[in-house]
Amino acid sequence: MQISQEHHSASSFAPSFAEDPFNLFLRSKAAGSSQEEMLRRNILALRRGPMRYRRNQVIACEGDTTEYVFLVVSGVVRRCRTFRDGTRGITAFHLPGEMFGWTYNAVHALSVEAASDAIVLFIKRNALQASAAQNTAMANFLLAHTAAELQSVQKRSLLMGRDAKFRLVSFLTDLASRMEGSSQIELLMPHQDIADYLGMKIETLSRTITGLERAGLIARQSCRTLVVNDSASLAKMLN
Amino acid sequence: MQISQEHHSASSFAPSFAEDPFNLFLRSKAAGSSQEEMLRRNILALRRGPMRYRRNQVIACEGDTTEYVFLVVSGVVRRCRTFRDGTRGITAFHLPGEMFGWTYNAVHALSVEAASDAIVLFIKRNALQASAAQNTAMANFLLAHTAAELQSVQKRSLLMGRDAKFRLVSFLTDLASRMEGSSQIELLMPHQDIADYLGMKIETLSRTITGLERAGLIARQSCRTLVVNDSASLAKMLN
DNA sequence: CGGTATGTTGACAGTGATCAAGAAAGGTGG
DNA sequence: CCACCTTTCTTGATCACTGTCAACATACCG
Repeated sequence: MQISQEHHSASSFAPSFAEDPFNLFLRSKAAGSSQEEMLRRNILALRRGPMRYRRNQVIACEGDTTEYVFLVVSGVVRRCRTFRDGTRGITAFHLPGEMFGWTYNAVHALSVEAASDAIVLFIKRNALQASAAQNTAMANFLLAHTAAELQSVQKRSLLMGRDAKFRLVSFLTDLASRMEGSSQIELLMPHQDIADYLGMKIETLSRTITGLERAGLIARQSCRTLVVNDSASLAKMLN
Repeated sequence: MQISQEHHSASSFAPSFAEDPFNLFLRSKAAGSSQEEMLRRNILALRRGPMRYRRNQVIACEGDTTEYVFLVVSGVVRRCRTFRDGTRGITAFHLPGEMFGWTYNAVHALSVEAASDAIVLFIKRNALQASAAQNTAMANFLLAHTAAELQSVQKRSLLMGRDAKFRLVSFLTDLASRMEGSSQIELLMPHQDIADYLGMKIETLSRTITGLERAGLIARQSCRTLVVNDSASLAKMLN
């Protein structure tokens, strides 16, 4: 893991700070009890950072010791693995307010990288673990969090067996729901990242988007901004 | 969920009972501390069953309330979901000694079915949850268990992006390691289940096996028993 | 000993990958 | 602000892998 404070000119970078990391994390995951809020404060008390990263910078490398758990403040973070043949797989994108990287393994199985310019908080894993060992509420908080992540990965592993159109629609609706968006979907990461996440090539991704557009389900406002025209039909495709 | 004690003639069914569920669960997951053993005993104290199921019987249905967590005593259990178009996806196979189904959701997202004749124990979810709320050790035990499952599903979701040969080899080596087998791999479930798990058609599965056989990497002893001839080459294919 | 369920193989079709070219977007320096 | 360059995205033509349809083989069961 490399923690190196870097300075950027960062014109499009500054707005990120408008959001207070505390509030972001406290707010995330739908309100919750006051006890849960206390736990989130406990977790944030253990933080290091925030650290800034530019797109494509490595936050933690596959094989690094698992010293920290991560909390996204702004931007998008990807978890990925590159195979010998050069193929890359992305298992997840993490948005602001999301915590990830909890494990009992000594080393990371996946790299953690900035998919866009991003700001990330670090939380000492063994501090969390020590807290969980003493504090039942903290252990249960982590348990609930891990169970939720497990469920979303299970859902994803089912998706990966299906065709390109299905996978794309699923990705778009998921992204839209996580970003509380209107009918407008901002793709915050390059097509290459989305393609690697969905297990297809960027050409196929592009063509599949074009297909949905021709079918009148979505429209391209720009290549990074899509507009949903027929959310009912999209939803119906998913099951 | 249907818990109906059924009677079978069960000639090939009897041997399952040779294994004591207590010992199976206690033994599983690599020894562990004496405290961990105590936790496992606590969990087993909450059990219902054992229940017997014949191949393809439904143990819990997608949409059922999540009253129970499951523990496989003998046989193989699959977790799956069938889509509107008739396609079926299998997210996991569970072998004897494995516990699964922990969640905070009110209903199961996946069906649980017997992939072979199987014996399963049931554990009241809210009893476990109550125990975890009071007992830090129990909460941490469940946390560790869930984190391990998360990791294996993440690994799987990376696999699904790759080609049929890669997925098959990965499945075979994984199965071999989980069954502490020699070079002989027993496929305990029908090809259809394996194909659905790997996101391919049974014809493709069959052809891919034949491909590995022609390459001299494995041999077919019977259609349910494979022998690994060149484990080094197989391992090398995986990365 | 038939009958059903399961597994194997072949021929062909379709989806998505590959190779290649061009278009659009973003960043930099003049 | 524009020209230029690089990166990212789109589209077309072709190819490979996997799916589909069909026939046959094998195992399992009563």
